[in-house]
Amino acid sequence: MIRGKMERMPDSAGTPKLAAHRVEGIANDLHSAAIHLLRRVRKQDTKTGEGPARLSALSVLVFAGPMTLGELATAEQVRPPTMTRIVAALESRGLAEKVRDSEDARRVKIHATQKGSALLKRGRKLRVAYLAHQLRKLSDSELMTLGEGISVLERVLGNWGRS
Amino acid sequence: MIRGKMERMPDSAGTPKLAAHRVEGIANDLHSAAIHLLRRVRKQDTKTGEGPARLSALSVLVFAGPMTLGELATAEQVRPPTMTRIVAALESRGLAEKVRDSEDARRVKIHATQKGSALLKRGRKLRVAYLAHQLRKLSDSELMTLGEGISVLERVLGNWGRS
DNA sequence: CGATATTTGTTAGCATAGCTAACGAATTAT
DNA sequence: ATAATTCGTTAGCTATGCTAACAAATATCG
Repeated sequence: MIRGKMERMPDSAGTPKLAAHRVEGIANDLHSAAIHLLRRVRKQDTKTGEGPARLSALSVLVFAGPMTLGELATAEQVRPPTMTRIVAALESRGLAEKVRDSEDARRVKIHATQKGSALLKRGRKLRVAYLAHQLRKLSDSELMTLGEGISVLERVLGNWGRS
Repeated sequence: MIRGKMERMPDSAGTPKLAAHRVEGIANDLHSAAIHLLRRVRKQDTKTGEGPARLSALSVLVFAGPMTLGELATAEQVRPPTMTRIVAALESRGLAEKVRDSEDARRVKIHATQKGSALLKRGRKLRVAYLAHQLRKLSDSELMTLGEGISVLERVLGNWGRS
């Protein structure tokens, strides 16, 4: 959806602000685009032989490093019993390992194994390569525009929930 | 991730093209941002009382109009037996209806009911409002940049798989 | 026309992934 | 020391994905 010129509403301090309905429109388009994008790249995951929950948990372990089961559950927005089962499945496949914490015997630290890390990176590469293939149809200037938009989005994600 | 100036590699026809590794980098960042964005807005869905597969199928019915079970399964990238069950659940809750096709008695056309349409739109509003709330922290120029990036992304999605 | 093939959706049965409730073990607080 | 809290697991439910096998309707072909 291509939008027209900026529409501004001055506030009491004189700082121009885009009209609220435009922000909602951008939010709606962004939401819709993200859904359709992921729906498409996700299909590549079947080639890894692992389900989405396992791949997602593994990616946290690989990119953020070892952590306890509870931390991993929080990171994945999942309840502890769910993560217990996901970790058990990863362990049975040799993709992750549980290590007891010597400080606190209740805690269990989860590590990705070499095999797990390799599998995750292979899967990630499939998704990204597929997406990159589609992006190569864009002109240089379109790619620059897209890249700048992503930079803004990364700032939004970094400040999510603050203030 | 903020990228520097354009990096170009002339091809044999003289058309400048961004280096391949930059395209991969943009694809990677876009992929990652989309994952984190949806993971966050998704939490709003619990307020609707329906699961993700039902909400997703319902959104196709609401925004694309009535269609057969097979078409809906294809749109949702799901096998027919899975969609049979999702539609049965939507029907039992009064969110969708099955109508037999008078032309071809094998076909079953699925319609969203008023109640289904209302529920879907309520849920969608929750997601988008939550996202819009985060976007309001951006400056006008950042919002413009983001909007332009989304327009490019929508073009990519529109041409997906072509050529 | 009638036998066969294809298409459409369902049923059955399995695996994965989410939840809450209830619990056991370890640690911390009183 | 006892009580409260924390961390993870077990049990058991629901939801969502799949393949295989099937029934019914339609299409095709001899």
